Amino acid sequence: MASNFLKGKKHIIIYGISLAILLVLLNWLKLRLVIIDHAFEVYNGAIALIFTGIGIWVALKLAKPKEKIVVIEKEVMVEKNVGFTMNETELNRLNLSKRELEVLQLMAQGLSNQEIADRLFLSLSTVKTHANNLFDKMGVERRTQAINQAKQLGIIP
Amino acid sequence: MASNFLKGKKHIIIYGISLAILLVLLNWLKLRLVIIDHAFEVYNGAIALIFTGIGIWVALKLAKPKEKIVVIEKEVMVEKNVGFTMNETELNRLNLSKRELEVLQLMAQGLSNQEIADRLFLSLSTVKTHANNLFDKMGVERRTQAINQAKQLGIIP
DNA sequence: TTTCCGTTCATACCAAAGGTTGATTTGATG
DNA sequence: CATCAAATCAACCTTTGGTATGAACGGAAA
Repeated sequence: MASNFLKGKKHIIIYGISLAILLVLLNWLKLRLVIIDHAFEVYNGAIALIFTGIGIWVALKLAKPKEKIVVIEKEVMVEKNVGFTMNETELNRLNLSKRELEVLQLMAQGLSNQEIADRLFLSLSTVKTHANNLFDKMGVERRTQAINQAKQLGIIP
Repeated sequence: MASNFLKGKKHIIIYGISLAILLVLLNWLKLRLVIIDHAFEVYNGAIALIFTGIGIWVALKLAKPKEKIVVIEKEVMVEKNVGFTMNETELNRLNLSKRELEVLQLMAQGLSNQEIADRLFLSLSTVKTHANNLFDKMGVERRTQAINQAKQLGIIP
């Protein structure tokens, strides 16, 4: 029994000490009230009250607090294009090849054909070819138009 | 005292009834154990245990549940360009003139210098001048860079 | 009034972009 | 294997864009 008590938590130890003190107190009460009429009942009532209090105290200390979950919905504004998702439909419609798309994306960032060629390890000629092919597919005549249309179609952020 | 008990809640009444039953039980126990050695201590221990249990029970029943507030964030999509508001701060910083801004906006729509000239009833030379001035002010070298930067700064939809 | 800035335009030159044709290689597809 | 699309590059040419310089005009500020 003693080992069990020692194994418990701090609360259990405190409870044990309190119990000991109370038992002493009760013993004293017993001696004091032994000559009084109905002393036995008064004594039992005191014990009942005190231990009820102890029980309440122990319960409040040890019991997991009941949780009442209050749900508050909070609306958060999110910009639609924060996570840019490519418009696959339009992209497929245009039928751009991998390289053409890459060139288009770099164009939109303001790079010149020569810079795009350097970036993709291509010759200027190749970039021009890709550019012209994608202009044809998009039905435009200038890179600025291609950029403008690509942004509106959601092909580019 | 009795009126106080009646004023309470259902739990209090149940507690009262339990108490009465227990008192009867205890009285019976007292009669049974009165002949046993240390009957008094056993009896008191029983009372202590029982009322501790009652206290715990009462505490658990009556304890106010702690409120746990859970905030659920609900995402609301907002179209990026539904209400385009020009970034006045950046616009002032760049110190673009009226004409330069007009040229920039038409550039962003994919128009050539000649088309811009026709649209604004200007000569090609004038458009070129405005273009170069705004390139200087924006610190760029190509129209595509100007467009890209202007969009990022929120000067253009 | 003078000065400054924006606007307008011209000329000239060079760089970049755009367009065309043709050729080669490579990987996938039937 | 034959074929086709994608990708690569070259050569050539035209158009457009960008830079530099200069000049004229008008309005606003010093």
